[in-house]
Amino acid sequence: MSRREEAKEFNRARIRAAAEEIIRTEGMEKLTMRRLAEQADVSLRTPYNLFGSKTDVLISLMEEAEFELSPLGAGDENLTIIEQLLGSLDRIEAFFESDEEYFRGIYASIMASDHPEARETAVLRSVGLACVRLRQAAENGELVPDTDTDNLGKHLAIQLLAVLGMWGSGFFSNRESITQVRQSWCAALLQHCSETSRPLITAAYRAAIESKG
Amino acid sequence: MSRREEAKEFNRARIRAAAEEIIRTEGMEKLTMRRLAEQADVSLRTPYNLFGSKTDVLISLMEEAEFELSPLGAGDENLTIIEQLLGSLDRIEAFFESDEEYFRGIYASIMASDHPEARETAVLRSVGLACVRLRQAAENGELVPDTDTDNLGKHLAIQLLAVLGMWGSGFFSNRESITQVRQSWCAALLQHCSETSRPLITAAYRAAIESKG
DNA sequence: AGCATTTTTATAACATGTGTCAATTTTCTT
DNA sequence: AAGAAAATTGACACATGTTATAAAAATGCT
Repeated sequence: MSRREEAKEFNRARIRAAAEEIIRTEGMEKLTMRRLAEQADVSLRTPYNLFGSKTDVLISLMEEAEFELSPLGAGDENLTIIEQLLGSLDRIEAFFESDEEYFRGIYASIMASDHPEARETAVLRSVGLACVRLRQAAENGELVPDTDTDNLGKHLAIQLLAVLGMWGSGFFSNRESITQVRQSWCAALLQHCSETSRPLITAAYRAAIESKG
Repeated sequence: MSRREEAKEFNRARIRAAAEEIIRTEGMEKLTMRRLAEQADVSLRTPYNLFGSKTDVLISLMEEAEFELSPLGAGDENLTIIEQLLGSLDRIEAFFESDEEYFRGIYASIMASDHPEARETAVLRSVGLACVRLRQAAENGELVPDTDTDNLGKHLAIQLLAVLGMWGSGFFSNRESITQVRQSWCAALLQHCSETSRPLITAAYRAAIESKG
């Protein structure tokens, strides 16, 4: 990395750190570009040069925290794909739980911005991940053979992102959001699962419903 | 209505009409409060006096168009409750379809605004409507007796609003959004329906999936 | 070292939603 | 008709995201 790129990366890091500091100590409302520039000790223009927009700064904060819905992609290999998928919701919940106010503020701000690319890339990425997982599940015999895995994957991903959108707007708690997703995922999967995986999903569905009371 | 109230109502109507005119002819981006005041031939302050905020003007436009998710509440009485519920999605779709660009712009703008009350009242209203309908369905024997209708109603309403939120952000077409909702509604209902209503819902689910191709 | 290129800075500006405040117009009450 | 109350207006102000412009600084290249 050239010295120029190094300096830019250093400044980017400084700006991210400043943004996080402001959000944590003063709250999201206080994160203005002028305040951010001051805290990061750069000029007002620099965040625009290095990120593009305020929304891009926030997206960068999310990425730094390694939140890319990547939990959808990984899991304990001893479990079935469907178990891993349902388990990924726990990981997403834990991620948000680890720092609820912070992430909710950022997420809400990104989603409310008029930069639709942000939402669009999130949708595409998670749809892609979900489709891959479902194809694997189908190959594993966890789904009925004629399942349209692309459709189902898309459906599941959309359920997730749609509910997360509402989570961001503050209407639901972490747990309640994830429970909603779990309920809809189970219901959808139950339409396409093979008999071997049905008991597991049924149990998860029941658990989701009961955890609401 | 006193003359004072009459005048206010007249001005409100004028402002709504001006807003609609601007949105239709110049697009949502051009709808600024200054432009609106000019078009309505009132002062910049008046829309604030009469509506409260820009978001409130937009909400008023939606209400004027009689979009309050009220389709959830009504339906052909010759049909079962579940048929009516599924049919209400057609009406919502038709409503948006009737003037897609116009309503999408307004909806997106309302949802993206930092007036969370807007989203909150929408959620509460539709949750309430859905719960009422499901209670009726349960009484009708369309659902299994031990169904938690409040939970299921809330779930359905959230599915609808969450997907509509994504619709507003432009990612889906009208049809695709409603199809997503239909798919998740059917899947959820199939977990709780009685045997008499099952064939109908199964058919609706199949239709939803196939209409995606 | 010296010149060219890229970045950052400083300062100002712009558009927008929203608020203030006094003056003015309209409506209500009597 | 006259005074009181309410609504509208106009001019201005403020905070914010964003952009423009030119000067200054840092870096790359020879």
